[in-house]
Amino acid sequence: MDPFDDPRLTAMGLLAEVSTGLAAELGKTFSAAGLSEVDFETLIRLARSPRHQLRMSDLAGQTSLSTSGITRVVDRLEREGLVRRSPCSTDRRASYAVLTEAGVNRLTALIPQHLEDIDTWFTSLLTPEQLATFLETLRTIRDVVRPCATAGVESAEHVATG
Amino acid sequence: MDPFDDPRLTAMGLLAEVSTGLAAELGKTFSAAGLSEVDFETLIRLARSPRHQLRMSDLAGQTSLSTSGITRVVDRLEREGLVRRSPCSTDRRASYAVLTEAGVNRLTALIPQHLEDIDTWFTSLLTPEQLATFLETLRTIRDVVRPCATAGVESAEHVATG
DNA sequence: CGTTGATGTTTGCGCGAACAACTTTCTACA
DNA sequence: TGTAGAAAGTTGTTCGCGCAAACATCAACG
Repeated sequence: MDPFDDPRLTAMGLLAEVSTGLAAELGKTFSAAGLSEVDFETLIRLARSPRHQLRMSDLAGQTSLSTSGITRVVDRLEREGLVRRSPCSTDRRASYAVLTEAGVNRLTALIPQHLEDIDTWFTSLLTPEQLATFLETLRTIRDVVRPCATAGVESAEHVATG
Repeated sequence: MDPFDDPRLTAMGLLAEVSTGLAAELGKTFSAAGLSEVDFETLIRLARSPRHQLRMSDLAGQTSLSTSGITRVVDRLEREGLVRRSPCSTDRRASYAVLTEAGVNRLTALIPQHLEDIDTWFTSLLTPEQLATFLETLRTIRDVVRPCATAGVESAEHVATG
């Protein structure tokens, strides 16, 4: 009679609520450090990449932002001195975004509080077994909805495949 | 040495990737039906509420949108005839957003594909036990990060508490 | 009954992101 | 080698959203 209370809708709504609610809590620490969520996402992706650098389009692939969005984010971060652009030696169309010393420092200052936030609002709520199971499930879904989430990671080591 | 590969960062990143990746897939069906994700979220919240209606501010509370955002979403949906505003008889400041017949129809037409999408990208990837465990974990987190997610649900039945 | 503060909703403004068009450079193929 | 098409990145435009202010109404208190 009422098709609007299907358990699949509830499940999906729950996932969305958790994700946005968690992001809202964690975002407080970002803005206290003068960063938006997108800024942090960009910086941390760079920090976790080899040589602290990533091509603009790979950055776009990893962060669900469009390439024009990445252009502007990197513009902002470059203006603040947290990132710099570096030309790619083998492809003159491409640029790398590279984390600067200041960018590393900003992240380093931010991360302890961020990790504490993750504990408070997420990991400490679960037993280690619960957490492990949860992450395993997330990986299962991730591998299907995000087959290319590692763009630029392995290809950075096989330059010819770019 | 490198504090940027903490497992908590990975865990949080995984959750964010799954949520945004899933939203991106499901969003294709929404836009095929001429709706944005926010539109759908708004309509489905109304559909799942008693009498298919909700006060503007309760709608804002349920959807991580600001009240001004809700004003504009309802403006758009009202222009399309999917929702109408209805004054509250007991408080002349308040308005209800009410799903119209056309709104119900639009949702009803959309939902079969949406449910299939959720199956394809989410629930069918897991065993029933995995899914149940996953949802249980999500609820645990939700109860902490979103203590007021049910705004307007129970209060709609005790009008005096509004 | 009038005043003060709180609450619900809407509007002015500015920012941030997507889309599409454009420039430059690369790759493939003849 | 020269040309066609693809790919990387940037820019113009538009639109959605949050913030703060404004407006209307309510509740409490004298």
